Amino acid sequence: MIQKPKGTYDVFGDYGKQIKYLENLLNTLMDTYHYEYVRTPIFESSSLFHRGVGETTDIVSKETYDFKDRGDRDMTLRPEGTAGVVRSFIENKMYARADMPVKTWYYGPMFRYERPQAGRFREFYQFGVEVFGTPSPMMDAEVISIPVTLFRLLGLKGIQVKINSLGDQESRELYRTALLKHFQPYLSELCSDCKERYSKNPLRILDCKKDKDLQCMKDAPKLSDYLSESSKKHFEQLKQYLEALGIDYVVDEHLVRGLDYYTETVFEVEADIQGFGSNNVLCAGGRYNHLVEHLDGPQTPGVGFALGYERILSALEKEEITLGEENKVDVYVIPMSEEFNGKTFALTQTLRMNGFITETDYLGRNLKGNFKQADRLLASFLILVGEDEEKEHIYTIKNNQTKEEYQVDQDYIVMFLDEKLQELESSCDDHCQCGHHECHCKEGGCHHHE
RNA sequence: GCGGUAUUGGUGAAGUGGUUAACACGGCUGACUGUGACUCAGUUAUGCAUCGGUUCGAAUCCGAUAUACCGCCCCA
Repeated sequence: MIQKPKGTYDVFGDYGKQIKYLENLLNTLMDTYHYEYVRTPIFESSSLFHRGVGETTDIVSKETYDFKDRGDRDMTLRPEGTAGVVRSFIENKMYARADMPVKTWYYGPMFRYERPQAGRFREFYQFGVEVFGTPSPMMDAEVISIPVTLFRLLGLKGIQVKINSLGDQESRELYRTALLKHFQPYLSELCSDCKERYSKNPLRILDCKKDKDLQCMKDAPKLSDYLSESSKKHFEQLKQYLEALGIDYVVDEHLVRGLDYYTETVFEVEADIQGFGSNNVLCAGGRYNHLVEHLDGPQTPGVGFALGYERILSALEKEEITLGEENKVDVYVIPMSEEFNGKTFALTQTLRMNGFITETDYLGRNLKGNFKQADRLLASFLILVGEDEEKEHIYTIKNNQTKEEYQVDQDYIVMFLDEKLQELESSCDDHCQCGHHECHCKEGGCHHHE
């Protein structure tokens, strides 16, 4: 049997429903924030990522899916969303638009050649936003508020926002030099990973779990001491805007991100979930004020974030939150025997044309089997088609919950069902008391657990 | 990229070298040729991830491969 490639997964069944629900929610959420949907290619010239994400980052140096196309061009399956969106911003001259800032959002598959683990795949889906054209910390706060709002809508609890400032390019460079100088004499004490980090990404040394108790770690220079006045001001204003939005946050001095392009604000949104390990970072992002010019566009500030579907969905699973509605069928049409298949099929079509979610028997099941199937599909009503119906044009409609039966003339079936289904729905609304905005009440109660 | 654990029908699984791979759930059919969710009776894998080896004999032991999961690195 041919298996799926390592680190990929198929979407179907309940998972498909959840994805569909999540994407619908993202669509409405981004509409209300008034963001513009963009879609960029799944593969790009390799050089875009090498320059955009950074040559020394792990993502580019050892995790990209690279290939040569038939024209001998170097291509890479996108490992993240920002580089492509920035390229598109420049190539389509969005910087010349009058309606600045340009606020964009995207979702789609990303690819990284990694060792798969739970909630971590080689092909994975990200949702993200990128905003161009304003250096205002107000926009940083808006961008941070998006995942926070999303998680609240989804019902995720225990969310924590972590923020930090890397400062502008200059202060970041100064700090980097200071760090290198500080750790130089202690290099032999550091763990092997940190020795690696020393040459590749010294900021990450501070984040090391193994070496965190070493004296030289405690004495290390602080990033905040190297921030310029304007960076400090930016960061302070960001905090004020977050407070204005009622978003709780903590400042984490050790929060640096792995991608080279970040300046000023960086942030992560974490969920406090047992046994989730490093996967509890559900969302991460920050400001990139030089990426556009770095990719040959005009100097344009930007800020954005990305979050992974898989982590969100597995976080929801751990919290026992079920997304999406049951695939409830309104009407299940049953032929009493095979000779009525035509009539049954025609009635099915008529009902579908009138907007009812309608199913019927395709397997020639017996009556008992059809009743069972109707239950599996959560059918609200059953219609039986047999000799009497054909002769008298009066159909038997059965409420599948109360088992009540009605004899309805064929001309009134649509009207009858409309009325009955409306009754069902309104009686359901009365019972739902969870107060959740997105909640759809179904039999068996509310889908959003308290 | 490094280290570790696992892989038996549609599902949950028992089974650690010896005749037809247990049990349960689910599916289908019939008893019940116009009304089901109870009951009963049938039926449901040419098969123990794949390939190779050891053996008279392998789901069981060994090796390789594949995939999943766990820890690290990194990241969403």
